[in-house]
Amino acid sequence: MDVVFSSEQVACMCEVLLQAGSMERLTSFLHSLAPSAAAAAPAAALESVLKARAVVAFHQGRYADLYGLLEARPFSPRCHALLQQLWLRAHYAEAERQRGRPLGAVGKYRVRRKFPLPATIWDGEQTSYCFKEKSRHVLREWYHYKAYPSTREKRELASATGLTVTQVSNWFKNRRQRERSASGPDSFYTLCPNGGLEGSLSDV
DNA sequence: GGGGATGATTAATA
DNA sequence: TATTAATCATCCCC
Repeated sequence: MDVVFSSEQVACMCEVLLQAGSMERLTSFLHSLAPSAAAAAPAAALESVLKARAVVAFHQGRYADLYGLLEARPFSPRCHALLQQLWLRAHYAEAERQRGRPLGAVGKYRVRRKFPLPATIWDGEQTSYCFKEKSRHVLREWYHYKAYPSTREKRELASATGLTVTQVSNWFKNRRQRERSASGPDSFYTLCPNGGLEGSLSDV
């Protein structure tokens, strides 16, 4: 006789099998579900099923299905990291198959540029290099105010920017290093009288 | 905890 | 696609 699961139980099974990495069991479990069963489930439960379907599609190399699943509806931020990995790894795999050789760092970078993450698995925040533009703005403003923040200030900056204290320290260190190498003995700034650089350095 | 050198990645441009 | 510049990370030294 058939076993009937509630949508929460189905979601829970998906999560457990995903955690365990048992692809075969996950595949057959998903296969056993009626195609429409998940549709009526609460959003949170539906998300677990869709995530599981995406992982299975990836492992089976059904990349078109994977892309369709990822683009079909927005996912909550807690699964973004995993789904982004699937998106990128699938595109890398396709590019490698097409080229017949593994991609290097630059090749992967080009793939990322060519196939940007869909808004459904991304928070939409603009990033530049690794940091978000908003964080970089906060750090730049602070640097104008003070190039050597204290430990406590670094902690505050870290929580304000969502970065780690080490990243904040590295950022200031790199910024100072660039500033020094850019401003040789004949630099514009050393020649500039009264240090009137650029507008008000205001607040913070 | 900072400086200097340098590696790795990202971004722009030829 | 290759090259170059910008950015972030890491190592070593002080």
